[in-house]
Amino acid sequence: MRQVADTPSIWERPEPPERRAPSPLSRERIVRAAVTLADAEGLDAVSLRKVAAELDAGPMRLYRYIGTKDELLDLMVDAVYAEIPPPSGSGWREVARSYAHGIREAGLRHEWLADLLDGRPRFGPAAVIHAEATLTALRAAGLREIDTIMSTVEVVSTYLRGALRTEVGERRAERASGLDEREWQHAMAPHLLAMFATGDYPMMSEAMHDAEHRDPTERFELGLGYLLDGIEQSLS
Amino acid sequence: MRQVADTPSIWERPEPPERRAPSPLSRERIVRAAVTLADAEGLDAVSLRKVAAELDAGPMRLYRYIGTKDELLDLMVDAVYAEIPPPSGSGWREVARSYAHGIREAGLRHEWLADLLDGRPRFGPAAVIHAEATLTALRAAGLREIDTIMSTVEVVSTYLRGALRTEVGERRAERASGLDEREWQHAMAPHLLAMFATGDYPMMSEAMHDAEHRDPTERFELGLGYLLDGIEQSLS
DNA sequence: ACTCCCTTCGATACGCTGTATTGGCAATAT
DNA sequence: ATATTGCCAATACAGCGTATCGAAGGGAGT
Repeated sequence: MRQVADTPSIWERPEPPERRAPSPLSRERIVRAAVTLADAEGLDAVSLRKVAAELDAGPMRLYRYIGTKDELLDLMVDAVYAEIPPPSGSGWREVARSYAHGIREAGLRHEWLADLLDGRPRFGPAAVIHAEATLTALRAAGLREIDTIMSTVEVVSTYLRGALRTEVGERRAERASGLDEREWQHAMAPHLLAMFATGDYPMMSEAMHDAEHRDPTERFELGLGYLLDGIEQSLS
Repeated sequence: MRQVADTPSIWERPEPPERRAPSPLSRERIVRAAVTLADAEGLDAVSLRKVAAELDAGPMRLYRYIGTKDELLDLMVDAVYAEIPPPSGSGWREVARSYAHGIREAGLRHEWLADLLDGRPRFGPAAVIHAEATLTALRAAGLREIDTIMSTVEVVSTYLRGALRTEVGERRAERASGLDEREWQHAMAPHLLAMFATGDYPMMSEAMHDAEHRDPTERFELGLGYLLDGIEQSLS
């Protein structure tokens, strides 16, 4: 009955003790440095070399604390989960909103998060604590059955992650071009106008000219509201 | 009234003509090779060197057809849009479902798509055609106002992209470990059981043991249903 | 107290990436 | 026939993750 994985995951492997005390390195310090770097310069800037340099160490030194770069990324995600307050609220809708907002805000604080949240749940310690708190709050707020609770979380989290990627993607594009969305549409104008001039795309034209321009938060809230309405309807 | 961007985007730049005929390279052939490679070995395997090698060319030769690797990725996305059938259906719900399914299936056929769909709409020719068809079909199916139509598309697409990432992420993890989800949970067992043994995570335990196991398509459908119900409710 | 060993660190190195640069060649224009 | 243009391949550079390895150092055994 072999259950132990061939290589134990980062969550199981204990942090190696410090022997001498020349420079007090630790997993936590490494992760903090990586997060800071990612916040400041983007995920692409997080290289083992740069993280190590930030800590006055050679790149290879990090390999005593992390097994691989991917593990470092996992640890970064868990570090963000540790920042997110447990969802709260009196009704289940409030709790679900609180859950969504907590993660969304973390994702806007750390724009690289959306790139690392690929769906499969992370079982880092902070993520587990956050998940437990979420489920508990939902039950306490009135959702009885575990299936209902799980469906709600899954669906909200799915929408959430999509929205986060949209939003972060827009921010990045804006920053890259120094233009906000309206300006960016104008920059695209030569190409788009040419298409629209053909008259082949009347709906796109109408959308671009007449559609209401909602800010990201409004859009997020709107979709989340639809989702919760749909779930509520399924409860009765 | 300067509207022309400093560097014209790939959509505007004409494909260079072939002069001599030593090896008939073209933007389309390059993109096809890249897509094939990405399908077979993942997006990380798409390097200009490998794509070029596939076409019996040196890496730098590609730069006559694409300005940068990112442009190649944009072209790949547009190539996928070209595969997606225009949404159809008699009611707007059907059309919305058709829209979602079309993109979802493309995303499952080309698992790298989810990584490139970051939110900001791509204005490649195929993407524009697909978008126009989507909006048109929704109006024809009964949604009158452009704002309603746009909100519906935005919200569904947001959910869709989140779901696609989840699903693709799971597939990748399974393939990487050779385990399906249930087995994977068992592989995680040492770590998870240790956590659960503390009794600190009763909800997580319950979820893992008692919650219904839905397959990805069911889950997708469930969430999409909630969303459409919520939208429908807002129409009245 | 001395020696041995085992751990850990830094340096080096490999194979890979995207792409800037450069030099030569071949086809076209005069 | 000559001048010019434009393209392609080769080379080069800076960066990446990480495998390997020699040296150094502290802890343990005698």
